[in-house]
Amino acid sequence: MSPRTSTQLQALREERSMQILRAALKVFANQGYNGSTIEMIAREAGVAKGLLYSYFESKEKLLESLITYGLEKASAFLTEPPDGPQHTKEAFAANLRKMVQLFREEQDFWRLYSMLILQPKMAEKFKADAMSFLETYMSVYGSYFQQKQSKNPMAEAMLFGAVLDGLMFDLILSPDEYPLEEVLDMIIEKFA
Amino acid sequence: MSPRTSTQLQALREERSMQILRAALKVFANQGYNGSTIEMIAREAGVAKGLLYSYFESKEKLLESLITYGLEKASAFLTEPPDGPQHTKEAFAANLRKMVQLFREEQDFWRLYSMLILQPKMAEKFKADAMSFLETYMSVYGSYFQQKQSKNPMAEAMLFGAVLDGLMFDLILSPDEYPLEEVLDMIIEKFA
DNA sequence: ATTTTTTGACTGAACGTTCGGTCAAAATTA
DNA sequence: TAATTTTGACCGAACGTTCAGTCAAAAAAT
Repeated sequence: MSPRTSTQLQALREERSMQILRAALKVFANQGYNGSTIEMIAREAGVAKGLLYSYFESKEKLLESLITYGLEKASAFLTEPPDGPQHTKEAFAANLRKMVQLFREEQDFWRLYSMLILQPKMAEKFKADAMSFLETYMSVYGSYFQQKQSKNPMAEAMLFGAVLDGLMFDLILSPDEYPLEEVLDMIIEKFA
Repeated sequence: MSPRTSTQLQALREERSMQILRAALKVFANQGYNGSTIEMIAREAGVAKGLLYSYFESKEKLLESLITYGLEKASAFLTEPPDGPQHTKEAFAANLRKMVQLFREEQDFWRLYSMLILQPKMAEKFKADAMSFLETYMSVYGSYFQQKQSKNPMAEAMLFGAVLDGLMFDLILSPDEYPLEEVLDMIIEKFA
């Protein structure tokens, strides 16, 4: 029998696991997956490198856990129930700000995710998780462009998607100087 | 005296150099810089790996040559003199198509470049080349949004930049299904 | 005392880079 | 022209280093 209760044990392991995931995210995002070593991640987490292997079975599985967890967290954030009428200009603006907030709170994650999906082999690996998140995203924005007056709702939705992706990209490249508020107003003016 | 004339040698070396650069671009773009091996690049180029070191002094310098060359080529493409009036809606549309063409002709390069600038260390390394290209880009688009009627020309220019970045990103992720023509029309409708 | 967690020295495979040797082709010689 | 010399592009085995992953033993927890 175990000297500790299994629930206590589970909580401890959960916390260590998160500590390692946080460290891995930071290192992977800054050095890239192949440029990161297990040693770097262990040092960042403040533990010995052998310990990582009692929480994740390999470097590759560690990355997979990180991405799956990150996309699930993002989906959960997006599906928080909206607190007002939908399909209005105000709801559009609120959703837009929510997307930006989602991104800014998890910059490192989106930076890493962007790096990975640019490589075919990695994109393949995360296809399922990515599709799942895309569905969540579409449930937030999909209907907006359908009910809105537009010559070509599908093209407008695609373009808006590109705007979000490009905005994310540009915010990564110059997070401090970027005139975010003005650009958001411009997006609302053109798309809402 | 040299057994072969120096001009012949130079031409040979020039061709080999390009052959290696092409192979390196393909491998780097698909596997990422750290995920690529000199062996892979040599195999792709159809030469022995030792030969790479008589053309480029290291893996790192090979990458630097690749990026510098690619950005210079892109700048040259953009600075081809325009053949009509500027600042018109038609000129805007023509320039937009030129940007898309520039991207599609060098997809692998932009994919690699995007992956790299997401990593701080790499972004630092290519800062000078990137700034130089950005200036060329601004000379094509900068004045358009200034002379155009707009509540906030700077914000509109930034947003348009994000559109181009996001469009590039999305075209990388699904190059075949993407409804490019319809989205381009939508961009012209909203920005020209 | 017993069980679990943590450590870091260790291993072998894989990597970037080096280097002695080979060879086709150009220059030279006769 | 035919034989000889000279060149440097090219090859790939070998070297030192780095790294993911292992494991025996120490530390911690109760």
